[in-house]
Amino acid sequence: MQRASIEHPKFQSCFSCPVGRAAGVGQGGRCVFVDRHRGRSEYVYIEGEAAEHVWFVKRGQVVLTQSAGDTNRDAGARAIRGPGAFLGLEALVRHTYLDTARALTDVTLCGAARADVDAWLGPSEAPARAALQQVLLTMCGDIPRGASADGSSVVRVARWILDDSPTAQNGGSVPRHVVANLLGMVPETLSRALAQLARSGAIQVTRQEVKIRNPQALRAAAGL
Amino acid sequence: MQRASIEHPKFQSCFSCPVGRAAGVGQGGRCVFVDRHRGRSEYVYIEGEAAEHVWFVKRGQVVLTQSAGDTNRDAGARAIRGPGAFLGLEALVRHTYLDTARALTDVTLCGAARADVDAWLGPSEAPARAALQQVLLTMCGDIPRGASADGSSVVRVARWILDDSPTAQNGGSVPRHVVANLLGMVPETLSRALAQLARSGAIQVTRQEVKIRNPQALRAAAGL
DNA sequence: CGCCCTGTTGACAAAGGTCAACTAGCGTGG
DNA sequence: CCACGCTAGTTGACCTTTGTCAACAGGGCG
Repeated sequence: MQRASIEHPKFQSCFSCPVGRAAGVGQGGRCVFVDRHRGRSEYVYIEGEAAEHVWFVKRGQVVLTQSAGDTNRDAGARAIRGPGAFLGLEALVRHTYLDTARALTDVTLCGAARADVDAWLGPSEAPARAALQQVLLTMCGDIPRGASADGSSVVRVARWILDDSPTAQNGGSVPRHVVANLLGMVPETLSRALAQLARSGAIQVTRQEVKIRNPQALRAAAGL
Repeated sequence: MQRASIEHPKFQSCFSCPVGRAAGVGQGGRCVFVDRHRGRSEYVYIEGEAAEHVWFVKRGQVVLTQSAGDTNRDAGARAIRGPGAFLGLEALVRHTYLDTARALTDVTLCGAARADVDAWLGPSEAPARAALQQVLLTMCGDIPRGASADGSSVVRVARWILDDSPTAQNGGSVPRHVVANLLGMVPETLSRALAQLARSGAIQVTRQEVKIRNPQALRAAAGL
């Protein structure tokens, strides 16, 4: 919206690019990232694909989407990334991409293979590295939950039970109204959704715990 | 839900804690983080407060909420953080906390002042540091948008116009159906919301651009 | 033992999604 | 250069889903 009046940073040269500078370009360093272009509405990477590359946006806009099983091409848009942002950093902590990145305009990207980025970032025991790792892990953990913003209440609830029970994220007792909030609904709705899943036999529910009865059915209810 | 069956990591000692190890505890290093405790439902920090400390969770669960003007104590729960996660990292890139952190159980946290964390992380030109910085900035940019998952469609739209126009996030032309998706609504609803804001005189809208007419009214419509 | 807090259930209202028809703007090809 | 057709966006009618309000019930704690 609103035709651009503000000039965006563009990082056309590695000398002005933060990544280039951090790599020491100009002081004999060489940047592991190399320029690539993508035309409007071309894909940078696709959700679920092996995460082999990390990208840095120099120019243009990229939209991040999560299908969540949806067929609609841009259902589940999650964020827009412009110049200066990294894309696909999840490559550093997992093996597949969490979302799909598609060019919204013509874009200039800098890409690098996971191993090269890894080397560029320096020793993995370094504090900054450890912190980065931790932040990325947290981010990856949050994103699926964010995705659950779409879909009906039962779908969201089913999905939540499914990916929360393995990680046992909640040390046993996250109060139900907090859960409801986390899922973007009101406690009453959570209660109803649980009741419905229970009626279908997928789960068994009491006031203080939820037990999975029929994982198959639960997955089906989650639309997976 | 589901009484804990899986044992959570606890990082009781600095020797086993990733942060402690990255600080070189055991090899003569000293960790800048120091232990603190919080009882169930005590606050760690509050949204909007000066961001002076960064925390690391060693034991227990913390819930992150964003009021978004809401008075309800746990409306707008955003995420749950368990052992191994950092809290309040936004201190590294901004001056106030973006959300409120409240203990969900009794927790053990390690806290450190911003400056100490900064020193601990090492030279700011280091690649890992630059990447961390970038990721944090991106995160901080995304969070407000995520918050907008709550509220009526006009509120969300008003909020979006408001915080998107300064950053001019969209280089001029993010297609409207993408925006709609980003805001978690269907294009028709975005259209209606825009129409309503236009009717109230807050904005002026054509098929390809949105102009702010009356910032005052727009802010009011956004509930700010 | 009784109170209080948290969660459950029901009835109702309202917000938003769906489907369908229509229009503006833009690109393409004659 | 104009006309056609396509895509994105808009508007209306309708219906489903979810939030709201209120009454109620199970469990834990004093």
